[in-house]
Amino acid sequence: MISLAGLNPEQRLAAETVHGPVLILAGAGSGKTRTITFRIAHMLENLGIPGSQILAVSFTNKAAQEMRERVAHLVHKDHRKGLTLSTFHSLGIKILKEDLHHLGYSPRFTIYDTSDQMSIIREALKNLRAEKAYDKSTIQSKISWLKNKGVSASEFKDSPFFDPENDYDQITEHVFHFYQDKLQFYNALDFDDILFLTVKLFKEFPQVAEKYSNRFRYLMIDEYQDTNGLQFEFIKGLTKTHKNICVVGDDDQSIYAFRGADITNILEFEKRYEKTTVIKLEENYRSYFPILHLANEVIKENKVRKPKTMRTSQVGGDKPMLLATGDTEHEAQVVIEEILKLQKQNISLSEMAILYRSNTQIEPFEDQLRLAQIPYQIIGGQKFYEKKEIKDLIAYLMLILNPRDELSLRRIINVPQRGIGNVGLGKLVAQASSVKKPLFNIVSESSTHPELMIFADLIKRLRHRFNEAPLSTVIQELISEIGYESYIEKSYDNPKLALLKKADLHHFLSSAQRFQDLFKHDATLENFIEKLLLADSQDTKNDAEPTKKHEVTLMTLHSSKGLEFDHVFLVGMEEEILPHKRTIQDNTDINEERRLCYVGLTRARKKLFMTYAKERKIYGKKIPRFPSRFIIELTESYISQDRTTFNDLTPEQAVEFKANFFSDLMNSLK
DNA sequence: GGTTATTATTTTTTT
DNA sequence: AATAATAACC
Repeated sequence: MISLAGLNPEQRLAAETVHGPVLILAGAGSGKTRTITFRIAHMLENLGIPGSQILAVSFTNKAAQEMRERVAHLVHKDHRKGLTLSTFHSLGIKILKEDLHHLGYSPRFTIYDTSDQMSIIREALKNLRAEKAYDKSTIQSKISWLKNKGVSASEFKDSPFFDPENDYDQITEHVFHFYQDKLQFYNALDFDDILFLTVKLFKEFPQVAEKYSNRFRYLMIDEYQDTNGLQFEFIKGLTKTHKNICVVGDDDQSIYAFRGADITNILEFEKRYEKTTVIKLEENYRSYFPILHLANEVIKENKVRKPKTMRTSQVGGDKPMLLATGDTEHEAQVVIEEILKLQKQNISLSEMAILYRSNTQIEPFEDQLRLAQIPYQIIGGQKFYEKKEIKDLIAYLMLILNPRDELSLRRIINVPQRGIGNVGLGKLVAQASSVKKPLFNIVSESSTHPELMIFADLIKRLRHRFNEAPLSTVIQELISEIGYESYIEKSYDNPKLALLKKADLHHFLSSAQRFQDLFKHDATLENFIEKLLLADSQDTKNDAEPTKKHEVTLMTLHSSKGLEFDHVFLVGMEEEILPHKRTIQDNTDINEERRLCYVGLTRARKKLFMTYAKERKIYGKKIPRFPSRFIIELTESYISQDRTTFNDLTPEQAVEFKANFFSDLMNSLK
């Protein structure tokens, strides 16, 4: 028996209301994850609902993993068997692998990322002789946007989103068709297709939707404010045969509109599902009062929101600080001073985070942390698999899995060199398309080119090897058979760089090793690649190294959603950073920036520092900067300090004094 | 036609 | 500041 006595009355109601639609409006720090975890535990242990009937969808893999661990803590192993905790994308893939054949794809599909999308669009534009005149990424985002609105290539022209007067719409129409045909021919999906095709499958084959709806009798969707129209259709399919759907979200934390998140999903939920039980969690268990107070003041200014005020019982605590600093280097130094001070009070680095609006702000912080020899960990940024060498290897692996994956084949056909240049490849591609056969067939039959036959044989041979031997063993075989290490040595004049690249290969290998240790007989090549491609910003860059403790965490405000830290540094609290320049210029919804600010502020439990630089180098020019409009008027809610001045010193002298103080402080720690 | 000098342009957030 | 695009040059 699981006791729900540890929950407050609202949380408890949320955990106990298991049947019918439930909307939980859970403010920041209101014990949302705890509530969901207990709700699942209650269903499993107290109501005897089998785990296989319960599905909880969260926003990131990390969140799903955390929930898994917390449920494991509460519920006996036998009782949580078959429980599905997943993200939309990995759930979509699971469904597609089982049922995509209905739509004429093979289940061995490849997933293409944005750079793959770009190269198909480039090709399409080339064919239309319009390469120069149009911007690839504009077209890419339009296609993505359309898919997230549920519009296919053939529907675009007759949709309300098509403007015949608009050149871009005209060209996008052509490219969209070309792009989608290619993807289907390559047996490949892009990120949006994962959701788009699942929804299409549900609509065209209602029995498939019913199958899953019957399988998952109890649904829970976390971070519901960040779902888009397509995801709503997805949910609709899953609730075809019942209405046991519980969504959890906070309209104040909606920060993914740029990616198609549709706030009406949460605002209209009660209209779409009749007899919804609405539960509000307004008690904040995370932050000390002064932090929450500032956050409330900031978000209050948003006019379009469900009005609410978070309460806290965490009395005491210091007012947040706003620190004015000189340039960006000085901003980083000031943050590190504070980190060192906290460290002297025996506070662990793992309880500190530096949050920023955009990845471009990282550099000075990274430099200064290195200088001060403070261990740190950057979440997000360039993903591990996006590195050139790793992408090459993955291309080999994807080709091994899916011989129709032409993009991967073209990427690696001459890597390492096999004496086939652009011209030779072009001939093969032309030949393939004239006989309407996959390129790989042409390559493996091209008796004129012995090296290509050897290559094709290798691919075929390794395909079998992956069924016989462990993942990392075969990947190692692949690397040595193609001579990839010596290829790297040849490609980089700089031996240090070559060494670094080779280290990446070893990271890749040990990450495969770790994967197979973790998943045992489920550690198939297919699952491994899927995991790599669906890695999200909260996944650590390479999971070969388990997350170390005692590191400062650096990440964007977007990545920080759902996390919390005792001590938070919200840096770059400036106009044109937060709110971002682009949002001001484009006159788009500035409220989303304000919500982003709110998310950042509410990550802090005990202490909150905000910093801004008075001067920032932009495109090589020094530009004067001003504090963010979001906090400028709220002077009662925080303490302002100008760190560029000190006692009677001039700002210049003060900067020098600070520099000395900083180095003294560091010396004293040695 | 291919190399070099000059000038324009750039950075949002991500599954 | 760094890089891509364009112009000027041989």
